[in-house]
Amino acid sequence: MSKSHYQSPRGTRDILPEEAEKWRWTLNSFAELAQRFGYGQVISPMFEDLGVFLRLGEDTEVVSKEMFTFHDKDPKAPQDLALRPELTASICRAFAQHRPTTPWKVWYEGPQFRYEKPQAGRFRQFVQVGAEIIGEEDPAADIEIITLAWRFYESLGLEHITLLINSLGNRETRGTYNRELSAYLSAASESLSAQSRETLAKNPLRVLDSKREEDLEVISAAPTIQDFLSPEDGNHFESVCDGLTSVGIPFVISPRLVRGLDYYTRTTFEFAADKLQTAQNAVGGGGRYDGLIEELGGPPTQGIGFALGVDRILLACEAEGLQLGDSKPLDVFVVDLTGGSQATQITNEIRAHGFGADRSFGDRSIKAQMKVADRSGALFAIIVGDDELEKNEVTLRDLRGDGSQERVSRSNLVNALDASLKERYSQ
RNA sequence: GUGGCCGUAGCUCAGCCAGGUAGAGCCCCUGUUUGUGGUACAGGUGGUCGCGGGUUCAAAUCCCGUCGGUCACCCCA
Repeated sequence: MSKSHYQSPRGTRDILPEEAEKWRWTLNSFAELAQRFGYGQVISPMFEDLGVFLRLGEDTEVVSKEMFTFHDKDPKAPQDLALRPELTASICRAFAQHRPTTPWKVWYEGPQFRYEKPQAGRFRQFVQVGAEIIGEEDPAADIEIITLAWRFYESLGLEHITLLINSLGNRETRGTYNRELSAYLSAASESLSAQSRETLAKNPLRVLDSKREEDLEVISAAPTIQDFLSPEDGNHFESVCDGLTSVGIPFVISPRLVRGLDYYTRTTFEFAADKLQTAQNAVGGGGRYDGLIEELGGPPTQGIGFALGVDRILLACEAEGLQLGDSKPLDVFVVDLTGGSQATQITNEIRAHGFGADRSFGDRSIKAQMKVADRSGALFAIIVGDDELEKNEVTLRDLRGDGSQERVSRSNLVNALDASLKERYSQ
């Protein structure tokens, strides 16, 4: 432990092959699903002008405390840079920059970075997949976005996800509600925790997120934003709820769901993994945003989207006992007792025919090589010793069944291997 | 940023309270089996006990500091 001088930076980790297999499968699943829903991929930079993210709201913690920022090497550069802490802002920046026709339906995947203290389900580099519909006000867009996220969880086999949904109204209702809530909480501040009193001064909405025991009573009696919605916003929300019901997606209306990013308006939602026994059990979230694109230099444009945390989703899958991935075992492992050049040629030949093949390196005993062959998970071993070489043959041995083996002529190797594999997979 | 718990072999951990030659299981390597893995048995490799300082004849063990990990608050995916 002391010998390995370096380790991955705090809050980051190496995903090793066994785990990476699950990642690859999961990310592919999302990509295929999103494409089937008619979304196209956007690959945006991992860092942006700092200003892009400042538009998210200077008093959100993600912006004020958790960004990795750095200077451009060019002293004349007008802006500092920041690793992206989320992707909606980048997508909106891209929209404002390229002005594609609307509705613009896009999906993305990739790492994001937040300077936080790590804990279960929280990392400094974490991966999200997400989707956005930009330039569409129709509640059907809200419904489709939520459906896409829901079908993704389903496709992984997750069964214990709760969809929480709320409407934050427009900017005006949000402002009105904010004042009302603030007044209510101030009046009751005697019974609030010290931390909540601090939060109250900065952002009353977020007091509703408190998990502290002493706050629960005050919070549960607080006015809810539902009572302040304009008729239009109320109708929009109702349409979204009705639509979700019509496509069979269960949800829980959660009047106190406010979420951390300030840009949300109207529909907001969150997905909680019920089997995740950690503090961080939100595996996804999203909502509508007004004004964000305008802030970034685009025309006034509506948008709705979500981001799902892949790190946490995989934790949730583990908590539900799901086996992810569909990797096939290696077809064959070549054991060469004649020095290694036969293994080089044979693997080259059968790989060229599309089979999966591996071999060992170094001049090792048959016993050692067979051991490696077994560990590789390969279905068959091809053994070449002096005897085979002399007769221009190889030995083809079944590693997963009864260990039977046969002599095969070198020229017929590919056919024999093909036949043996077909037989094995037909069982 | 605040707090709890934990740092001993590649991995999982015992030993620490009552200081006295650094251990187990798994993994890996070798042999039993001179051309055969997966089972069994036998043997072997591998550790400045996170790091620095202090106490002591003697520190993995006691004390102080520090770094790292982990979990929780906060916040969020």
